[in-house]
Amino acid sequence: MTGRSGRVRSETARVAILQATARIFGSRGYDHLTIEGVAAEAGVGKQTIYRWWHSKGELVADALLEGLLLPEPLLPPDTGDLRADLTTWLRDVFGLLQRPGGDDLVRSLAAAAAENADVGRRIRDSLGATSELAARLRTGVEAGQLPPGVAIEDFGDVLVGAVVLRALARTETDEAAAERLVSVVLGGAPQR
Amino acid sequence: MTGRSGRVRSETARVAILQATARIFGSRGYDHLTIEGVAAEAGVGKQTIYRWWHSKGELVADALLEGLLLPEPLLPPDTGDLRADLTTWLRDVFGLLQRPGGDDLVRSLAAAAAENADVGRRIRDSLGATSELAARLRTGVEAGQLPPGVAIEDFGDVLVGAVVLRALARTETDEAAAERLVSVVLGGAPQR
Amino acid sequence: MTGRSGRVRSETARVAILQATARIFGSRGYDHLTIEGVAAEAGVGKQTIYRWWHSKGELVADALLEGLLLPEPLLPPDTGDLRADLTTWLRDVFGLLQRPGGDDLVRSLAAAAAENADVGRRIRDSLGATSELAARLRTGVEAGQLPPGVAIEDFGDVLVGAVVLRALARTETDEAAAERLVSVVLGGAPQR
Amino acid sequence: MTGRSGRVRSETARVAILQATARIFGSRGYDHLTIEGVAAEAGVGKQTIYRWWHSKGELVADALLEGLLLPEPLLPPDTGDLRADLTTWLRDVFGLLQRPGGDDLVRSLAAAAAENADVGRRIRDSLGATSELAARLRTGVEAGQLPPGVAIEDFGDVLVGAVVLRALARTETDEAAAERLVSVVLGGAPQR
DNA sequence: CTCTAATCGAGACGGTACGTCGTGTCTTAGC
DNA sequence: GCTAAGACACGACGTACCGTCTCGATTAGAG
Repeated sequence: MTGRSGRVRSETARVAILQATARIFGSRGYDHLTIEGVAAEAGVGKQTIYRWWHSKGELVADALLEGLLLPEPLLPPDTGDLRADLTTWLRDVFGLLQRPGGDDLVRSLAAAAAENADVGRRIRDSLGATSELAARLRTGVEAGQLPPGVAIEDFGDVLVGAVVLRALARTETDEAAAERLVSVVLGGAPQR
Repeated sequence: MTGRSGRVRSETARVAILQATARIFGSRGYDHLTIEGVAAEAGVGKQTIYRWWHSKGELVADALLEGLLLPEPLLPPDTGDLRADLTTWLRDVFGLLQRPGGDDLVRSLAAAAAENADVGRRIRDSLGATSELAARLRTGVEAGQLPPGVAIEDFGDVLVGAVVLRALARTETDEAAAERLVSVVLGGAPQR
Repeated sequence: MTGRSGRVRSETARVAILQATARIFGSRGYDHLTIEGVAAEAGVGKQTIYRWWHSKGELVADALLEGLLLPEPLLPPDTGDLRADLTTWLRDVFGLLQRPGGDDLVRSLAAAAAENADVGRRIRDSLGATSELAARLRTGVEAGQLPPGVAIEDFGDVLVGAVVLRALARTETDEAAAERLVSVVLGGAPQR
Repeated sequence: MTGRSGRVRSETARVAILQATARIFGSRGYDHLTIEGVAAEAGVGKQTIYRWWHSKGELVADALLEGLLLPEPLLPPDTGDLRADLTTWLRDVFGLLQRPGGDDLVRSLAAAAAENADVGRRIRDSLGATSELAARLRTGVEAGQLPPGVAIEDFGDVLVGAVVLRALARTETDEAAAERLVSVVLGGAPQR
């Protein structure tokens, strides 16, 4: 079959590159992330990066896929009260954004997604049907808190989209905002 | 009194710069937009740009403000049936995205917003309380199609955020998706 | 006793490498000659080159030694008239230089010699005491056309040096120049 | 006439670049001379070099033209004895070659000349009809020590060519060699 | 007839330098 | 005082080669 030969790809280098990417992405943001910087930080030749990734977008997408960019996903609680649980989740998300660099992270991801289709798709994947949020929504449907035909993916999109938009637009993200957003999707007026 | 004197700012140059910005932004996207490119395209010295704008973000923000970047805003119809009207509006928006370069435009705006706070805020402004969508929602409240306490701004955010997220994630945007999204915010199952 | 064993050096590879070297040297010159290029052209791994040669200078020196770089050496005639014979020889040499790539070849050799001592020495060897020119000069001494104590090697150096210098300086090399050069070393004025 | 405008070329930068070139050329030789190195040494952007010179060859040619590369030209004495004077001159030249880096300098110039036509021509110019050597030869013709029709330029070429060839070939350059070379061009046997 | 060790092709690796592009600042001359 | 033009120091780009280092796969003696 194929005449495979030659030295094998170095796992050490691969990992060093992705970690360096994550480190720089986290500290300086997507648009101060440079291939040269990653190479230097990882102690690697530039060509070793270009051999395996075609752009810094792909690099970020891969780091994202390895879970090096995002903090642990937030678990929405399941108290039986869907409205309360979603509000709690959203409040936690907003809490992340308010931590120093939290909104920068989201904006950097948006910039990366804008430039690179892979990043976009992978962000979506990690938020989509397989996410913690979607799981909670599904139990909501089973418990009759949501109508049976509801589109769970779109439900999630709507919440996450609102979060992203607020990060891009630098809208304030306080607790009341969390409640208002939940009210928009669950109907009714905000509690407070 | 004050030593006011000297040549006055050239309106010709200002307009040429913003139009060049819009032209390049539209055809090559935000990250191929360069100050040098704009200067050349506008037949202007670079310094003339730097004197009045501090970054390409501001440039884009200004072009946006002048309405040079976006097509005419979409008017949601007012047939009395809010669900149908919102679905129509969303379908029209998706139509824009499906035109060649339509989703690139949204992604470019996201990239610009990620990099520059002004762009973010201005995008939000043009979509916010003063937008056509907000107006239609307000008539919905008056007509009793929406509960009186609903947060109109957040309602809009949620829809627009979903659109932006779909553009970033390259999610398909067909008619059924429009209906599903409307159902998420208005409750109930999609019609079809 | 000694652990002699293992695969023996491949003559095929050796020859392919030297021929590839000669081919590239001839067509692209010394400074576009790269080890990677030679390896590719010869269908050989780079390591196989580095195992047997330490630099591209040595490579060229070896190709030179195998006679792969230079055309057949020019024979000075022996008509009994030394001045005429030397002029003929020099005219032939100039003829080589005027062929397309002829002066490039000499300049490439100079560049190689400048960088690598071996090349320099080998060029000298092939032009020195063992050369055709030296042989003709020796018969000139025997025939009394040159004084008995004359330094034959230096005599050759002087002529070859003038040729190299003209190639480096891009001086024109016409027939009259050949006669003038011969006059310089043999004394008297040029014939024409 | 032409609409000249824009900032004027910086003489400071020009001089710094040529001096850095000379410094590096002298200490590390032509093939360790890099544009990046010159830029760094001169405290200048690379583009400033590329704007005015097309290759490192041109750079060296210019530095040569400014007299930054070569030591003061050697004056042949004029004692009335042409043979003695030429021998003295050649001995001095060989003395330069024997100083540390002296032959490297000549070889570097040869390499530069091989790569760049300008360098070649300028070396020739500075050694040619206008040189000190040519002047001494001319007085030799006037004094009847050389035949009237002798080609002075070629006479010089022959001597200089021999020197260059010896540098390239790493031939030893002792005093006896100087005498032998002079004998070749002046006829007769070396004195000693 | 196996074992062993040097060679082969291939090709990834950490580097250096290339020549280009864009940044933001500065210096001209012209209006 | 603003403008078009354009040079400047700087930083990053993506590419080409360098010389070194694995990798299987051959391929000869030595046992």
